[in-house]
Amino acid sequence: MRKITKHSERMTKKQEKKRKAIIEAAIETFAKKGFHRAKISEIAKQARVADGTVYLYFKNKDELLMKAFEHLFEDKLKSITTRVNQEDSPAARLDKFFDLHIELFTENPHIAKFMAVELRQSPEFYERYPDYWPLQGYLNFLQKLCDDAVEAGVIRPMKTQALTYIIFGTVDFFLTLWSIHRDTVSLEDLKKQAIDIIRYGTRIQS
Amino acid sequence: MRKITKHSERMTKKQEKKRKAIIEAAIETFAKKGFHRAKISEIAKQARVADGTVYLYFKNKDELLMKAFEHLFEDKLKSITTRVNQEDSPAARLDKFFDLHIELFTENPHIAKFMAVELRQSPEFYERYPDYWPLQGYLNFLQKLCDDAVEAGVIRPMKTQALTYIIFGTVDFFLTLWSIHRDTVSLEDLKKQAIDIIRYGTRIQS
DNA sequence: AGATTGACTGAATTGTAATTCAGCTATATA
DNA sequence: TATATAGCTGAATTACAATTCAGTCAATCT
Repeated sequence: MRKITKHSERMTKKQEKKRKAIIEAAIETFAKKGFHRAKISEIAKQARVADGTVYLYFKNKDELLMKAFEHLFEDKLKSITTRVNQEDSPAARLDKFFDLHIELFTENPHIAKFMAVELRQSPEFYERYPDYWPLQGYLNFLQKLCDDAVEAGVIRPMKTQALTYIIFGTVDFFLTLWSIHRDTVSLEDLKKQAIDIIRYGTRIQS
Repeated sequence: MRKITKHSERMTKKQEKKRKAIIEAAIETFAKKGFHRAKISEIAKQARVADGTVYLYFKNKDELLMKAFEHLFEDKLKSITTRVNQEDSPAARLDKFFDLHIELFTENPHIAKFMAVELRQSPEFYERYPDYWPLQGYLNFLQKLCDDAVEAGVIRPMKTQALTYIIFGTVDFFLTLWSIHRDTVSLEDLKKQAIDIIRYGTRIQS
């Protein structure tokens, strides 16, 4: 397969833009159709490139999916971590995390769908790409927030891994339901309840 | 398409058995490969029937997936509800629910994988089959448990919908991680922590 | 301007697997 | 036992879509 940028080794602005267009078209299309029903031709069309061009930028469809996740986490979710870190107390950071995480998905429904659906690939997929688990960094960040909160005495001592999974799992399930049954679920409402329960469940004084 | 049991309108024992064999082969194969990579021919082989036979029992692959979920919920998860209802206090019923739900998946890893991965179909899939949401009955049951617990004064008054989603979402995320990274997650451990946090978070006295 | 080279195009190729269906088999019926 | 029927089979058909690649285009160099 021919590669782009054989000489320069660095992509031009134009190419970066094209690559990004393909990835963003991919996220939208995967979100709408699901990985397997999404056609490369459809992604290419949406990105305004030829089918073949996709293969100049990505080895195959699998890689496109993985790079799309990578892009998401670098581009969008990293900004969450930045903004969370601006809060000055551990408790405020945890709250902020909830807010921003849900805000991101509320404002970009197709990203929510993409995450909810495409994170779950078959066990075989994960076997084929053992290093592929795009959530790890994000979960680590969340767990760090929890650890800090314990350290600071804001929440009672506990194994924070479970708490991390409760928080992420809860939000993930909300978003899954919401992306399937948009109308019958009020995210804002649920969020309040969930924060409340988790806050009660983790605070020092019983 | 020809239909079976044109006259009798009721399946024979033999046919019921064959239908069940196909569904169970489907669950295992979907769990291992994921819906789209699972081949009908593979399912047929595992069920010891011819490829064409699958189509005498199910309209197409989509329907096979949906009926497989239906079967799961009727056959397995119904037994959970029965056993949960044997407990005599609302609090005990909630605890029992956790236990049995996780036990089911620990003892049948392929069911866990199937649930974790195949529940998430693309939005388009859910649009095509608007009545398909196999979890509903199960979520209703769980919410009923929560409502009873509130009613009985075991947990503090709250909108139980959020609690339901927290519980289910948490367990679902545990199982997802566990089915992907079997080794690095101890379900038993996580379960204890999660129950603890949720119990703290919902109890009357603060 | 002409030549060279890297990038792009999209029709053709290729591979895969869902679905069909013409015939076969087992069972029931007369 | 012969005949009819329901159910089953699996090779052939069909549909689909990932990937390739021969040809075109556009930018850069001489």
